[in-house]
Amino acid sequence: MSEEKKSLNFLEHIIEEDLASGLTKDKLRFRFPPEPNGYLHIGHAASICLNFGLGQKYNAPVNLRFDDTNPAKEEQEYVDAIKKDIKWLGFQWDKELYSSDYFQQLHNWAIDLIKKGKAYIDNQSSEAIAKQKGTPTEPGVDGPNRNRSVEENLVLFEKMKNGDFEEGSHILRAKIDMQHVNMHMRDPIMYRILKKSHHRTGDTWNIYPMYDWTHGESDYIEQISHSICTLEFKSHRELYDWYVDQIRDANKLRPKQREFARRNLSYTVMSKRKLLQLVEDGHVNGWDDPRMPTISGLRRRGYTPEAIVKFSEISGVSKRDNVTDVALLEFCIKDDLNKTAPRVLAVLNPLKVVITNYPENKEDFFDASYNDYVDGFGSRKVPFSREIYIEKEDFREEANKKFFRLKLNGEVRLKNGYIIKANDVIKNKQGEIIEIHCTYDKDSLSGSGTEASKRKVKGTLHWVSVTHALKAEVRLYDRLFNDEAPDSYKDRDFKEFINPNSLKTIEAFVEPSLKSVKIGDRFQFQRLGYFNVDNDSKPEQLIFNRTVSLKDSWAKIENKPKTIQPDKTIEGIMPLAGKYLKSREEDERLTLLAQINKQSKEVSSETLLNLIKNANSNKEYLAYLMILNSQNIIVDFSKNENLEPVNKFIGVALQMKNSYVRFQAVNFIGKHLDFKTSHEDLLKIMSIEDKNTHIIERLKEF
RNA sequence: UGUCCCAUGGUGUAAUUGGUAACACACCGGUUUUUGGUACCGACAUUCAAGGUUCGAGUCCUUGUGGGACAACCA
Repeated sequence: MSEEKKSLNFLEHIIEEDLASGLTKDKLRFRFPPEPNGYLHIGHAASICLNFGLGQKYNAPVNLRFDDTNPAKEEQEYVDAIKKDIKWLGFQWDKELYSSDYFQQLHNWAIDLIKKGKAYIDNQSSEAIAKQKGTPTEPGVDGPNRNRSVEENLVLFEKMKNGDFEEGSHILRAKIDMQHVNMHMRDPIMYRILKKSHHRTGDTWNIYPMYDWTHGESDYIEQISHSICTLEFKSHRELYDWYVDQIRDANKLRPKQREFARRNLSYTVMSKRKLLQLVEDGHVNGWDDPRMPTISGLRRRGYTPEAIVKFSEISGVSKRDNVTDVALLEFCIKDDLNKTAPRVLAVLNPLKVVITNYPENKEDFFDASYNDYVDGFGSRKVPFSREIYIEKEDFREEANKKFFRLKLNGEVRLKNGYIIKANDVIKNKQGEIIEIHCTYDKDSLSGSGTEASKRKVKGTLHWVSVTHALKAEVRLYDRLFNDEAPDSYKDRDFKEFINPNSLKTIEAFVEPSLKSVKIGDRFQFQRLGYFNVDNDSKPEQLIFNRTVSLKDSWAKIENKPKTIQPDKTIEGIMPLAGKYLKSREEDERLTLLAQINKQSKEVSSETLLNLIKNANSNKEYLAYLMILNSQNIIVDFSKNENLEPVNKFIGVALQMKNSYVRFQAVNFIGKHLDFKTSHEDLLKIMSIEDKNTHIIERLKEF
């Protein structure tokens, strides 16, 4: 069959170009180079899928190379975890290698550089060195040790190696150009003294090579054709090339570093440092906590490797900053599990239902397929008896006709079972519903083929038999952070946005067929979501994690704010705001502003308040702020319940990237000084640091 | 005050290298349904701005605007 035409990403374009201009396919070789100082996360998965994906596409080998040049931070534990994660994702590396394998070679090359007068020993303090280095805008100056003789350098380097010097006292630097525009070229450090035991080389070395000196040379040794890393290494490329060129044999391949944007996910953080903080401060229960964006966390949560690989594929790769919606990741796992997970019955929030016309000691076993729509899943028997549990949310005494579930005097089908009708509600002294009395239609058994069994009722509920059900612990997870990009604020700590309710543990009832589940097994709990068996689960104490819930259209219908009527006035303003956002022309903006102000007259404050609560794009924020700012609209701030949403809205707006939005937010506070106090600190910082001069000017006015 | 990178719907990516904006997710509307799931159908952007080159520009040039990276004996 002809291959489906797939568009290439920019890295594949580069490779295709290299291939077209003479590089032969057998020269292609890639590598994945983690530092073993932490656990892999979903961002690394992107890099893994990229490198190994390239390997698969071009049938080229991919090395796994641990970048272990800093013994202070690296441990064997991490090496093992990383290997496990890569294998789990389904990738096979060609060679398992370590930068530390090259310590001797690197050392030899360093001596060559010294001999060529291209490296020297510096024994100044780190402060002095930093000072001489200059800043991105000012050139550096040569230090006093720059012209030390080759002989002396060799002696000193030998002494460094032998451990004759203290940590921090001496370094080996490349001699390049202290005035270079690129900071990394201003005599970068090649070796530092570290009297630490290395997880592989033990105490053999007292000096360790730096990243830049190691990475390019390692790529060269392994003859990696394309060394792919993240964008922040872009400015290291010049140094990478310089180092490789110092030692390179003209007949051998010169590796090529290229950079892509790291993948960010909404509602989480993705740096090892921050993840480590979450673990150490006890906000989560370890690196493999199911709420963590680590590979091990996702695995424990119930994610499949297929879903993660798919996510990486459809996310793509580019050179621009990004925040990918977690909804995309969730889609990938739902899509996978929808095709593979057997469906079973479980009740998370039980309400007892008594079938009054069903004999007390009788039981029935219904045939229940693990998947009604796809063959090959098999089936099991589910027990039915006089008393069952249904979900509390599935019953209401009174409800409108949009509510398809059980209501008093209403009918509903029990999945795989009978149609039942609610006749009575039993309440306790507090007036809470504790039991429902129903009658069942004897002829309506699912699959029995009778007329009654074919009757259509609007709702179908999941349920379990009280006497047969198994108790199980179920862990319900929510996003770890309340904010879309918790680490994007300059002056706020990401931990401020931690969602205090990200884990809810409940006791639930599951159908008896789940008695013999194994750790890691995945199921769909019908109508609820996908769940897997947690590592802590035991046959006598079952524990399930909710991997992801099913799409809940009912919640949407129910929570839909009824007060928002489609408002034509707002609709007219939105495109104007969009144009305003894009316009850079003062006159045009003024015209647009006038139009918006004019139209704002007709917007009711009630509509506006509702919209404010759900605002989530630059355009929306801008439009609502402009409406708020037009003198024609008066929002009722005297009501307390209005204050908080507006305040929150302003708080977010003040920190948005778009300067128009920030300006309008500042402007709003200027007009309504009551709101100033809650944002005082932020405003103070903005009045000094904000990049937009209009904002600073406006801030001076109040 | 420097150098470099980036800019396509709400989000993430495409666009046969200059030929008339595509895919996925999200959202909204609908059909089917013994899961308010799934599946299916439909709606949703003229590509940051201005100018230039061209028969033709998301793509090339210029200027501007906005965002990001770079001053660890970390990687």
